[in-house]
Amino acid sequence: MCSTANCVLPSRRTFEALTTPGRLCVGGSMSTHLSGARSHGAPQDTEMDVAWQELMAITELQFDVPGEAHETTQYQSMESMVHMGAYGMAQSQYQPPSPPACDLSTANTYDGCYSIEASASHQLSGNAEAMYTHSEPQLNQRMFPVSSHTQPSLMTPREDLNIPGTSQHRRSNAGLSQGRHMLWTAHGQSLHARPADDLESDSGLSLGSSPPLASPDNPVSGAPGYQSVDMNMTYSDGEPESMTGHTRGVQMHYSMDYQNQTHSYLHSGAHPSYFQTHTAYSHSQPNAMAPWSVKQQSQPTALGDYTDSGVTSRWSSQHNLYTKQPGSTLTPAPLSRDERRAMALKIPMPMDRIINLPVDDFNELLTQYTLTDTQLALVRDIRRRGKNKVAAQNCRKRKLESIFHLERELNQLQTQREHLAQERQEFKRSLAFIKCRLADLYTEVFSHLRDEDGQPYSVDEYSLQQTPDGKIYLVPHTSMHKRDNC
DNA sequence: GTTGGGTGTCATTGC
DNA sequence: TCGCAATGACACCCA
Repeated sequence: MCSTANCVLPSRRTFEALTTPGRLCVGGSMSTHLSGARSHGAPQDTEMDVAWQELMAITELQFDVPGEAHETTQYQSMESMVHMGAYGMAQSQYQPPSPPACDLSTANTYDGCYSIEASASHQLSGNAEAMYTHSEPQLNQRMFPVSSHTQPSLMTPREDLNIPGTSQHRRSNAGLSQGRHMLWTAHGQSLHARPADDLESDSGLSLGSSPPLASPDNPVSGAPGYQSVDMNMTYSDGEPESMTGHTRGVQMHYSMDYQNQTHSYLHSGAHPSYFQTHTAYSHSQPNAMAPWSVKQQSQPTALGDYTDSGVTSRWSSQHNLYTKQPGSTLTPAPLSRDERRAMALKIPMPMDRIINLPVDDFNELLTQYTLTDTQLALVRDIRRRGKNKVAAQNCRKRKLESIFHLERELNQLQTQREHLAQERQEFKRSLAFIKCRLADLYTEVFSHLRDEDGQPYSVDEYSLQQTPDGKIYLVPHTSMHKRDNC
């Protein structure tokens, strides 16, 4: 036992901890440490407006597709969720005692080395990016029945579209597809049947941007041949049924580029001569690349399921250009409203070029034809709508991707939260054990301390404090309180 | 008949 | 000023 007289100091007592249990030397240095509704633009002339709407209301130019059936396949190919295994709390060397019994036998295993390595590997952004395998629903390629057999177009192309000229060449460079070909029989028969209602429900009017178009009753601007569009059919709002029977027997020829196009209806470089039997499977150059086009290349298109590798899921169940009827082969989807408008006004140029050509090429294309104001307005509307259609598709796709990413991030955060909660519980258990262990050590130390009278110090009256220099002091609680109060 | 998803279209905005 | 992409809103169709 330490014999130093000043074992107990009035306010603070320095002692030297003995390395040997039971011997504390007060006053020396301690060698053992305890711690370690929309509004449409400008007002229109009423009469013109009516005429325009009449033309635009070709929605009623409907063809029946009896028994039309659709295959439904939803938006495809979300990437599988990223494994969360990368995240996790690195388990410490310390094994959390169960339960913190604070007995010395268990404490021996503690060995003063308590290290928990909290994982910082919160990999919110997984390695694998969600990749959509669908490709961009591009514009379809479809031909218009501007056949010269039955009714030569009043518009004379100044230059053959197929001539490898500047426009055509630049179009190719622009990556415009000339993929899907909807061909017409040499007899100019109708292309395909159409469901009772139109594909698009909106009127499609662009009253604010387009001059009034001709209507059957009001052939303004010399819109030619509204009632006598080729294909041996007369477009009449009042006779949609007349088309039904007629179109059922129509022989259709298709050449398709299923990969690239979805909604353009005229083949690039369409020309009357092109309305010949043409069934070659076209693998055209990729379409003009949109910002998302990298993914779009492999995206199932609204055209249908066909890819080089075979049948894939459909992009849409509703607006397929090909629909499968029970017990029958694929049936071409109905024409869009713009297609029918273009047919009605005998727009002589392919829709995909109308929509996809660069501005300069588009303007050059327009110069190649003598178009009426009505036709010009329609062409520009077709271009605007076609581009906006693609933009809307991209926009929706991005929205879905955003939702998908947010959901994935939410899942990751929830997983992370669970890990952190588990980690917290382990820390709490460890802390309880450490406290218990400290209490044991405290008791043990105090059991060896004696004052000058040989009496043990009370744990309730004294506490041990260590200074930064490693010295251990026995401090009475009263002085501690005074110091704390100071 | 209702509902939700898909789609086309228009208007608007910003680049 | 023009062209265009992006997007909200709306209407419509369909399962």
